[in-house]
Amino acid sequence: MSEVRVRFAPAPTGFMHIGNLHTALFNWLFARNQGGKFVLRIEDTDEVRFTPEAVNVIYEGLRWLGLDWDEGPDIGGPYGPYIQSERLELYQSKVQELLAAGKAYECFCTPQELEERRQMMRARGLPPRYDGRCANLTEQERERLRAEGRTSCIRFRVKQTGKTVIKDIIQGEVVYDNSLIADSIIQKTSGFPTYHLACVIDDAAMKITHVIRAVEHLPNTQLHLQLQEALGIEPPQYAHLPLVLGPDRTKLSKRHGAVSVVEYAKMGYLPEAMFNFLALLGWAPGDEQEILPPQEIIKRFSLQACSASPSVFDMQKAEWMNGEYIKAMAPEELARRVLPFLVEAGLFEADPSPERMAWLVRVCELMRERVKRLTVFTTWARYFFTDEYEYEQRARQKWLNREDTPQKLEMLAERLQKLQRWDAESIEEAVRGLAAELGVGAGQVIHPCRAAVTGTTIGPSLFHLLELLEQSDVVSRLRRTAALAAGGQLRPAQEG
RNA sequence: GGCCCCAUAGUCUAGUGGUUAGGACUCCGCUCUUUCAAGGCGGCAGCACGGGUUCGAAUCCCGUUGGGGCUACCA
Repeated sequence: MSEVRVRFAPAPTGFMHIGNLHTALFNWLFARNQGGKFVLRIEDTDEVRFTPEAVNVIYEGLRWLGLDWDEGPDIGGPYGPYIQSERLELYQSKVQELLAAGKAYECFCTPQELEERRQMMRARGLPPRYDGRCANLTEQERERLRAEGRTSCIRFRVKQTGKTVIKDIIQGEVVYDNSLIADSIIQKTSGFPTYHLACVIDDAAMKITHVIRAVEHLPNTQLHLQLQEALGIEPPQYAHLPLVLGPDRTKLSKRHGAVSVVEYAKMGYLPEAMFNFLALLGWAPGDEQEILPPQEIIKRFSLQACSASPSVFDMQKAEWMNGEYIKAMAPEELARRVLPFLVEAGLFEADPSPERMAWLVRVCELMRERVKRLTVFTTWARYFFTDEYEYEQRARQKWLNREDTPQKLEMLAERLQKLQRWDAESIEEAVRGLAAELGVGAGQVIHPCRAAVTGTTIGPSLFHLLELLEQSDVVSRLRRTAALAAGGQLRPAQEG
């Protein structure tokens, strides 16, 4: 049994969404499960769309998720180059073979003409297929067209009789009627191959054993199988993955608002959570476990267990899973992940001292069980890092707008200022002491205090939170808030 | 329009002829707590529809409906 070789073959469009990454992940999982090779190939045969930075977008996306490739443009390999625009001679030589064998022919129709004819066929209720106009031109006719200054592309002469059967690991047996396809362009006027040709040639040249790609390519497989036959290529095994759909249940795409992979990183998603989440889209481990380490996923993965039905990417569940990973993460590690977000927001120094880092670890330890995304540290929990925070509506409504609040805050400030020891225990004692003295429940002091010092009504244990802030800072926040409240500046904003 | 794929709650899924149809997210209660967007407990909600096959169908077959994909000198 030969070694399993799969490939991820994206077009460098400068955009990589969850669906693309999902396909890459499943290829990678299969390769790792089988102890095979995962090849990265760049399909830049669309010169019009190509952008050089786009290849980096692909690298970044794969690396972010933790998918390493065994062969690729940057690291080479035995079957390179791995960028299609650098393999033009190969494709062209194969086209020559097909031409010589009469399996392909020159087509002189212009894109405009083709479009017009398609329109006409559509108008007449006919399927808009190529009509074969140039299929049987004589050499004289071709000469005449060239003399007119016409340029040509190359079409593959498709077999229009019989049926093509695709044996797909995921989709099962799919049968297409050959009479339904028309001669397809395999080489553009520019000399570039089309996707179909390049893909078929490269998969063979790179010894790809399993083509795992999105189901949108399933109909193309009919052509690919014919191309392989004409080229004398043994077809690989096919596995067409169901599409990952957007919330509107249509194919993810840039224009309908699909989010690029890097955006998820910016939104505070952990790659390991996304890895786990994406693996569970169209594949299930079989038992009821959902949080699985990568090794476990690799071990259990199989194409046979992949579903053929499409799935909707559910952000809420992704967020939940992200939270699970954050909760399970060591505080030190969490601190390392959070740091770039804080630096970016100007809330922390880029090169913190060990003491500062240790402090950040404590913040993470306190926060991690209620954090779903890393960005909360720069939003809900920014009070740890700066005095500049907003007083939220709820905090104003419930506590800051009350008559007795300024006085309470002042009293608390005074007590806290006098504390000899600044730790959670002492703080708690002072807070509860004040409540007892005022003859109110502890909550009547705790809540206004939280509202004043953090601007919110929610968060971790107040005493442990205060402990992590500077004593003088807490005191000044209390006084500042007391003054603002007394001045009537913390009234709730008007609704609507 | 034609061809193909898909169909278990709002979402992700388990299930391969006999189950009280299981789990997860969301949502809703209750509970703990100084708060919840944290924890614990509980609940709502599903086999798209119609025909077959069978002693028996979520499961097999056909049709309908719905959704999606392809139908490019894009991939």
